[in-house]
Amino acid sequence: MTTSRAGGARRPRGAGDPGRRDRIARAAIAVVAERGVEGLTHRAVAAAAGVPLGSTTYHFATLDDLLEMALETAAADNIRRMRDWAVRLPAGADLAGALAGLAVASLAGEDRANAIVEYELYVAALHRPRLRAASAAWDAELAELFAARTDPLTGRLLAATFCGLVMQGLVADPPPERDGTEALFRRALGEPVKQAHSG
Amino acid sequence: MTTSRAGGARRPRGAGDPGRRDRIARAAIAVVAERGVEGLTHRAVAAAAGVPLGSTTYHFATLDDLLEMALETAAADNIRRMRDWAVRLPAGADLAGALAGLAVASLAGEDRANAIVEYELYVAALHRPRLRAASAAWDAELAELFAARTDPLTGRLLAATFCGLVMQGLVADPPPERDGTEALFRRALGEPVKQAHSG
Amino acid sequence: MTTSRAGGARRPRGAGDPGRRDRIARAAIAVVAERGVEGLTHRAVAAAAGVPLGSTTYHFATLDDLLEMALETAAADNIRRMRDWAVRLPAGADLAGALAGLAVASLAGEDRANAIVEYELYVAALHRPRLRAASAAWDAELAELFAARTDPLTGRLLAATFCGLVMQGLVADPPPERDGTEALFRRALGEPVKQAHSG
Amino acid sequence: MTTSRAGGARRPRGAGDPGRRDRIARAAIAVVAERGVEGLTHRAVAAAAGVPLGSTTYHFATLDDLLEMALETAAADNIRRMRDWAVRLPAGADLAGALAGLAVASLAGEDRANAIVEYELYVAALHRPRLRAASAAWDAELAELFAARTDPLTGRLLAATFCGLVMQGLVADPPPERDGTEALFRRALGEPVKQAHSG
DNA sequence: GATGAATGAGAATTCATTCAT
DNA sequence: TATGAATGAATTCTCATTCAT
Repeated sequence: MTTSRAGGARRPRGAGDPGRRDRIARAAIAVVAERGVEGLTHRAVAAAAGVPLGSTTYHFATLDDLLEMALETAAADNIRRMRDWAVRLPAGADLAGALAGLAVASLAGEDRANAIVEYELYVAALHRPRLRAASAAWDAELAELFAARTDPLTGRLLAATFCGLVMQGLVADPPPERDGTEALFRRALGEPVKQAHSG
Repeated sequence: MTTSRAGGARRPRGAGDPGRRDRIARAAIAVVAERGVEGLTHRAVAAAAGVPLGSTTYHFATLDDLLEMALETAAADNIRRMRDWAVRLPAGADLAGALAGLAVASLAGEDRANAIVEYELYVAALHRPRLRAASAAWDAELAELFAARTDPLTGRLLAATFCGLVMQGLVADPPPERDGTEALFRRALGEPVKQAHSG
Repeated sequence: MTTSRAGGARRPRGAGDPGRRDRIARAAIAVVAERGVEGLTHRAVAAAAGVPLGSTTYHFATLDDLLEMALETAAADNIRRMRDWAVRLPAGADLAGALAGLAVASLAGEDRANAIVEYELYVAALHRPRLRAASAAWDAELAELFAARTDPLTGRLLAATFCGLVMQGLVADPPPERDGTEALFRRALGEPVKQAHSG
Repeated sequence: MTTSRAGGARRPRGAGDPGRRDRIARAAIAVVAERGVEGLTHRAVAAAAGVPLGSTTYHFATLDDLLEMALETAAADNIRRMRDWAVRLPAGADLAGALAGLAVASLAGEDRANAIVEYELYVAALHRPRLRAASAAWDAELAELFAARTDPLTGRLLAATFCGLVMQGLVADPPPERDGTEALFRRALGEPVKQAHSG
C-alpha cells in the first residue's frame, strides 16, 4: 500500500451505461454456455460483455455472485420462454405431441446452447447451498406451468420427466427422435400409444 | 536373515501398488463430491488418494483423463447399485412404491453425496464431447434396467422421470416426501392414484 | 413548520458532521490496530468510521495522508496519556516502580492494542521520510517528559529503555513480570537492586 | 480446469540451483529493506532474486512463509554480526563507548538499511502470532550476548536500551551524536558521566 | 516406472484513485 | 462540498504440466 501503490484512471468514468449490470449477467450465461460453469471467470465475462475487468468485479464482487445472477437470469429466461410456449398452445391441443416437439427442439440449434447452460447452472446449485433456492423455484414454476394444463400431480410428473428427458437427450448420440419422445409423453399422460418406438 | 518373516510375498514384486490407478479414480470421485467438478485437480486427488502428486499425472496425464475415469467409475458404481436393487426387488413387487423408496433414499445420508457427484459428472459431459458417450451409455443401462421390469418404452420413461425427479429432489427444500413421490411414479405407470399429494 | 423542533441547531448549518475528519483518523488507528499498517485502506477506514468511501478520499486524498494523520493522532494520544500518568505521579514517588507498572500495564488488556498500533505506526516512519518528523517528535516529547522527573540525559535513557522494553514485552511469551521489569528500571536509574530476577 | 487450462512449460526444469531457497530469503530481506514489510510481495521478491515468480510461491507458498523466513534470516544475520562484534571486543574494553560506537554505526551507511529492515521485521511480529517466537528469541539472544559482558539484569537492560536507542536514532534528524549516545550508555551502566550532552 | 521440483499462465480479488454528479 | 461508481493495476495463490532424476 501507500506511496507507490498502483493507481488511478486515465479515462473519464462517469455514471455511464445503465444496463451494464444486466449485460454482464447475460455475458456470464454466454460464457457458461461456451465453457461450462468451471469456465466462468470474471475475465471471460468481461471479455464477452465488452466491459473492463474491474467492471465485472465491481458489479459482482465474487464469482458466486456472478453465478447466482446467471442462474437467476437463465431461469427467468427459461420460464418466460416456457410460458410463451404454453400461451401459444391452443386449448385443446395434443399435449404429448407438443411436449415432444418442445423437447426435441431444445436439443438442436441455438436452443441446445440454452438447454446446456440451463442444466449446467441448475446442477451448479447441487453443492452451492446459496443457489439451491433459485433452482428449486425454477422447478416449481415449471411444474405449475404444466399443472395448469393438467393437474398438480401430473404437472410435477411432466416437469420431472421433461427435465430428465431433455438432459438425457443432450448427451444422446444420435439425439432422440420426435416420435419416440412423443410416445414417451403419451405413456406418461396415460394416453394410448400407437406403436412402441425405441429411439 | 532372521529378521525377515516367512516366505510370502509381502510386497508385490517390481513396482508397487497395483490398485493405485483405481484408488486414484475413486479419490477423484470423492474430490468431485466435496468440491464439485471445478475443484477436481491433480493435487486434490493426490491428497485424497494419499499418493504423490506425480502419481496422478503419471496414471492420468491430463485432468480430462481423470474426469473421464471418474465419470466411468461413478456410472459403473451406480449401475451396479441399481442392479443390486433390481435383483433384490421381488417379482410381483409394487414398482411405483419401490421406485419412490429408492428415489427418496437417494436424497439423504451418504447416498445424497453419491447422487450429487453423479449429476455433477453426468452434466460435465454436456460440454465435453469426449464424455458424452459415457453419460449416454449410463442412461441406456438405466432404461434397460427399468425396461426389464416393464417394457422398453416405460423403461425409458422411468429412467427419464427418475433422473429428473432425483435431481429436483436434491435442490428441493424441504426434500420431497415419499408419498407424493410414490403417487408420481404411480401416475407415470398409469396406475390409479389414491389421493393427490402436493409434496 | 410544526414538525421541526425548537430553535437549537440540531444539525450544523451547511455541510454535515464537523468531527468527521477526526473520526476518520481514529478509525484509521483502529484499522491499523486490527490489521496492521498493510491493512490500512481507504475502504477499511470508511467501514470502521461508518462514513462513505468517498469521504475518506475527500478528507485524505492519499493513503499516505491517512497514515500520517494516524501517526500524529496516535502520538498525540500517547503523549496525552503519558502526561496524565506523570501528572498523577506524586512528587517523591518511586520512579522505577512506577515505570515498571506502566510498562507492564501496557502489555495487556486494551492498552496492549494501543501499544501495538503505536509501534506499527512509529516504525512505518522508517521508510517513509514524510513521517519521520512525527516519530522523532514523539520521542522527543517522551524524553522531555521523563527528563522532567530526572535530568535530560536520564530522560533520554528512560525514553529509549521504556520504548525498547515495551516493544520486547509485546513479543515475549510469557510477558515479562513486573518485578523483573522494576529491577531493570532500578538498574537504569542507578538505584540498588534488591535481588536479581530473570523474568 | 480441464481442456483449455493454462499449462505446461517450454523450458527444461530440472533440479537446478540448490541455493535458490536461500537466495529467495535474502531477496525478501532486500525487498523489505527497500519498500517495507507491506512492499513484500512474491513478485518483488522474484524480481529481486532473479527467479521466476512461480519459484517464490513454490518455495514459500504464502507471504507469511516468506515473511517468517525473512525474519528468521535477518535475526540470524544480526545475531551473527553482534557476536562477531562481541568477540572482537577486547576483554577490558570500555563497554559504554563500544556500544555507542555500534549504535551510531548502525544508523548510517549500509548498516542503516540492515537496521531498518530488522525493525520492520521485528515489529511485523506484533500482529502476527506466528512470528512472535522468532522475535522473542532474537531478543533473548541479544540479552544473553550483553549479559556475557556484564550480568543477566544488565544484559537485559542493555538489550532493551540498545534496541530503543537505535530505533529512535533511525527516525531522528539529525542522527544522534556519538558522544551523547556514549553518555547514555554510561548512565545505563552506572558509570560516571563526564558531561551531560543533549544530542 | 515413478516422483517431485519447477514454472508459466491465469484465477479471484482488492484497491487507490479519478470523476461525474 | 461530498459521494459513490468506475476502472486499471497489482496482489496472492493455485495449478497443469513438464522433465530430471
